[in-house]
Amino acid sequence: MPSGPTSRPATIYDVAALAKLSIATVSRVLQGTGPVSAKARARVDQAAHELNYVPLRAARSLAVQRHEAHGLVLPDLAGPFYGDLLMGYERWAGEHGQSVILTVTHGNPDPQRSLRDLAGRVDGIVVHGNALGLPAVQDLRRANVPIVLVAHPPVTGCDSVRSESAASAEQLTSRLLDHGRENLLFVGDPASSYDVSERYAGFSAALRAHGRSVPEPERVPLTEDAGATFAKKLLAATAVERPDGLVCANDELALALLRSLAAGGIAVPEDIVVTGWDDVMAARYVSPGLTTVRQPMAELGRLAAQRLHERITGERTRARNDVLATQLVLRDSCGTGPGEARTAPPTG
Amino acid sequence: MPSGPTSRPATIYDVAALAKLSIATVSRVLQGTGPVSAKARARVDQAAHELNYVPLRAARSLAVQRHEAHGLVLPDLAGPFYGDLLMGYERWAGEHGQSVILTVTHGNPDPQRSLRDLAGRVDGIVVHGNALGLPAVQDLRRANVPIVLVAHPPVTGCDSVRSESAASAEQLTSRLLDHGRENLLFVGDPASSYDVSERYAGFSAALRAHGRSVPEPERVPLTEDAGATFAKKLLAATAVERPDGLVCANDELALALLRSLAAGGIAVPEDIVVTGWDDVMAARYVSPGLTTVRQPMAELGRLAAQRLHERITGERTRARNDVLATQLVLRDSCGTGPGEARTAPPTG
DNA sequence: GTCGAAACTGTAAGCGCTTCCACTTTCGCC
DNA sequence: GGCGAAAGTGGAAGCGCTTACAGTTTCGAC
Repeated sequence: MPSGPTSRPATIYDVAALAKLSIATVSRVLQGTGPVSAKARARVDQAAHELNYVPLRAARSLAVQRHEAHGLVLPDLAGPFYGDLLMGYERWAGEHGQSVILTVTHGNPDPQRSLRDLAGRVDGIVVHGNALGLPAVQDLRRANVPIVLVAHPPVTGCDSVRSESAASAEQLTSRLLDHGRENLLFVGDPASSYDVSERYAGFSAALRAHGRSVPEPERVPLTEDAGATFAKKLLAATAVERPDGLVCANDELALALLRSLAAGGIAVPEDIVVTGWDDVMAARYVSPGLTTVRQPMAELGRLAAQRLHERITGERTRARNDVLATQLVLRDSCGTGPGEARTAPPTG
Repeated sequence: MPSGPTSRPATIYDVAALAKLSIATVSRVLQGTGPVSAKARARVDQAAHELNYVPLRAARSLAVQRHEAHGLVLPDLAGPFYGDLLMGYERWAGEHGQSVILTVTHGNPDPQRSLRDLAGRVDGIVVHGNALGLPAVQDLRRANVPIVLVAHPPVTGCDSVRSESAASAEQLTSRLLDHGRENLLFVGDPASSYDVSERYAGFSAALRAHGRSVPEPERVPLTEDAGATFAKKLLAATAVERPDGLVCANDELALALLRSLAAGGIAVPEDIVVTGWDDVMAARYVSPGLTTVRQPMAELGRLAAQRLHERITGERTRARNDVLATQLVLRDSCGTGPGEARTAPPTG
């Protein structure tokens, strides 16, 4: 008779009793370890099914000293990037029998506490650079928690995975300069994340390589609102003061600018060229199409999971810093005609 | 002296020894339960910090018979919806001290196994309708696992949360009919999810209410590719055969159609009106703007988390079926002028 | 049949934490 | 100063599982 709704859930003892075997044998059957007779196997399976037995993972974790779970700390889940990252991560984890426990820091009332709790539940943690400060990361390292950093500046002795930013930004900027743009501006606050600072670095490098002076970045948040606000400012300026090209830190910013400028009577790409970053879906539906840079987010997640697992199992002890190639997606908003180009992956 | 890199992580015994107190007192300090002297508290805090002590969650879970974790089963993470849902969920969970363990079924090599493993790690599970078949859900219920269904047809005795679909679809369709459209078509396979079937039901209801016959839905997947393919088919047909309005099951489909039709020389909304569902970012950047229906995804996640928690704690035993209101977002693609309207929330 | 090895099964000792209970100390008040 | 209550502390059991070890069968070969 199946356990009624009020009875406590079945334990391995209940299964053993019903199968008239010891809990040791039940465990061996369920885990597929050790030698078991076919008869015993059948009886256990039958009993387990009959009792709707669900092994309590905490007990196993305690006994085997392993959680078989990864922690993933993200700043946010807005936009498609983190979703894709998570997707790639979860996929890898699922294929390798690891659970994924997610923690989002943005808006979290007590990230410290959440993090410690997380650390006690998993075998290792992947941290996105925008999610946690360095102190929190060092704290974890001190507690000997295996860690992999994503989109985070390199930390000595710590694994990291990120996508290439500076070279792509430089290539993109050079292209604009080569096509006659004279007065470029970087839109987005480099302080908002490591990736953005790298993009600004690439932007700067291109300008310097062309013998230009490097303007200060327009330090605004990476949001549509900020883009619209900044567009107003541009529209209020005279044509002479206005830049003739905007390299934006992400697509939200670029899309909002694109639209607001057009609404204000400024032609894109004729008067001003605009580029973004991330290649969100809207980038290919807006017109003119938004030139942007695509990051392999799912692959980033996948790789992070793999690196963490290597670290947890101890099959690798030397730290690795992987850098994945991005892809420049040329569309009409940059005025240099459509086409595509791959950036060379730096030697990791 | 802090534990070296090779030593096993500190346990509560190590902390107790260092603080010269019993593990009972250490536990009380750490959990903030029971009376403890200020002196003891200080010594424990000091020792814990010195040893970088991270409590092993599995041991606590075993002792208190609670995981303080929720399982979340999603079909996928593509598109912004699931990300938003997850966001809302995680937020609520974080605020209430619950961890979130994520499982994605699409592409999972062994969903059954993943699900059972998940069930052993959490206090309850939220399942998205597209993620799991009814048998799997019933399996969990039999094992007495608290469950909340999201975007799933009602199951007796089971909590559920979804957003309203039929009424919005009916309202949207009526509007098109009222503005003179004669030959509407529903694009997207109702079998692909409960929500889509509800949208088709609303579409059908509107047609019947206007005394029209209800055409079979165009049973295609809810993807951009499918939209583009179907557009080709429409372009190949004569103007007479062609519908003059397309109610699409989601925005991807609608956007791809919008663009492909325009490229093929068919004017939207003049020749054909097009509507989507979800209000993705691209819907407001494409031109003409895409008329669509917005679902409160974050709120859906939040509410699901809350309902599950109520179930877990036992503060509610009667099943609830919540239905959240959606919002019709009128843009130019439907040819009836911009504006907005809220659908009335059905009585839950 | 007998014997040794191999196959199978059971006993029991933990894993690290919480918490009941009993015990000691402190304290307010008569 | 003595007394009862309250505050603080520690001992030890137990949460449900894995697994080392020992014990029991089974079985093939002599």
